Amino acid sequence: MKQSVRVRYAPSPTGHPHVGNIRTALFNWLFARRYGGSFIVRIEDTDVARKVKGAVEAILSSLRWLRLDWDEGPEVGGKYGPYFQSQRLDLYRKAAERLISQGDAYYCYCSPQRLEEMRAEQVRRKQPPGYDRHCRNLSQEERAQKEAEGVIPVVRFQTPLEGQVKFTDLIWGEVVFDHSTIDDFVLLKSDGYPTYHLASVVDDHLMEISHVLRAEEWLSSTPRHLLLYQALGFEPPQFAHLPMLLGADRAKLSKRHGAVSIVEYYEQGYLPEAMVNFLALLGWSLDDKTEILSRQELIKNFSLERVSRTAAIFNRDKLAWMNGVYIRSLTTDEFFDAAQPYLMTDELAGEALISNEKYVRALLPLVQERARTLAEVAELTQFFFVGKLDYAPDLLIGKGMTRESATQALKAGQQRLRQPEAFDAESLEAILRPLAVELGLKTGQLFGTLRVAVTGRTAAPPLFQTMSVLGKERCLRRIEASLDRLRRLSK
RNA sequence: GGCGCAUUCGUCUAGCGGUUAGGACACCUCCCUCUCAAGGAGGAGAUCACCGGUUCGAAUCCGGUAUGCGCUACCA
Repeated sequence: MKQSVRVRYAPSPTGHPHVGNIRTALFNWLFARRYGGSFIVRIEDTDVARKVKGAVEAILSSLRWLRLDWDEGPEVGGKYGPYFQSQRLDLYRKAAERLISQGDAYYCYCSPQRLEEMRAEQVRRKQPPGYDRHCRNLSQEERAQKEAEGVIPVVRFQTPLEGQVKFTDLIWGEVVFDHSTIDDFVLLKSDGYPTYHLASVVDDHLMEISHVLRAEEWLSSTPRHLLLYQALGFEPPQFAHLPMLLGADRAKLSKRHGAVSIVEYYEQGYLPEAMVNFLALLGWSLDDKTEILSRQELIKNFSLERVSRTAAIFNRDKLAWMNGVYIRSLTTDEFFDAAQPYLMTDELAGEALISNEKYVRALLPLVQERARTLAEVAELTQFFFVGKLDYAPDLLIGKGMTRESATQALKAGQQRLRQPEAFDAESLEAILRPLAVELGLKTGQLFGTLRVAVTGRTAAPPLFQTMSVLGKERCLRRIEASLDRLRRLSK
């Protein structure tokens, strides 16, 4: 590496950052951390029309959530600032002017309508679309004429007509483009804002970016950028184009694929570490078997050589599985801390959290290995919080049982549970297991009936632990209620 | 239409001239077991897009075809 590593994540604040975007940020961050370089965030707010309020904050908070800390950029500053392109307009304008005076760029007065018609005609005649260089050789008089008419021009790059541009992408290898396939693209828009092409080249140079890691969709634009570097006399950075992220239908990831905004993953209760791990594996791999990698391991092992060239489909199932792995790896305290904000959004769970945190802390471990997301914890634990259970009475009658045997089992259980002082899981098991034998029931039948009586569900955490957490009072009350239900069922 | 790139189980991927083509998710079976999870053991699933070459030998190298994706904006 010729110099120190400086990479940037340069999002455009046009909405919530989606997972593909964040994956790009992650790879940049990993690359910077791996080589002890700097990770820079630069906001590319050059499209006034598409700018969305709150987008910058959404981007930054997503980075914070995933703990992708930046060394320079919004909030933290840095000596290459400002880090908002809208505050650097002068720089781009000067660069554009320099290109014009050098003869590498020119003013174009074509109206949007003319351009549109031109394109329609090109498409109709099945010709490659592109600017027809109408204004490339305007005379002094013609220009003055347009200016007098009050037409505000754009600045276009004067692409060499012949030759080719060649470069080596760190991921794709050598790539070649003929100049003839590149039209005279716009550098400066009529509103005075630069296009991405100009702005990113100027800024990457000024900010001394060493490597540009960006999505593959930019690969075809790279020749234009190289042409600009050359015309401006800047040394270009190294390029590495990351494979795209696709939806299940193999189309470019977009809104209609659902849950593409990284914010939604936070809301659904994915752990940042799981998200980082999963995203890192989209287009990168360590070897033929390692799937679970900590942040430190990711940093230690990340390399561009192991980035793949094929687009990847975002596989939600696998993310959910991985999130479960990370949830299970949490300590009980960590799990409580992580789940708390999600429980607070649930009415009953939230109340319990406030009035009886100890109870919540006791019940949470029972669902920790059953939850795949934090958001589903409230649902999994709901029966711990409700006053009155609601379920179909016939659930109480297990396989091979009758209403009578269920009633008998419930009554006997009620009987026994009144006795003990100790209501811990072990004591409960010591009491209830023999009871099944006495009643001539399989443990599955007795426990199943009790489970429904006490939780209202057929699928729940282990019975004795659950009962122990619920407490004697609540258990007896619920069993009583279940007997009521069975009685009503008979009528 | 032009240019560029890609193509290994449904999905994420390993592989970089010699492998029974490996792993993971999802799916199925069995075990564990009070249910659900988790865990364990298995199974099914890929003629490596296709066609030709090079080679003793090709998923790996070369050419063509097909398909897909990206770019082709005063969007990034």
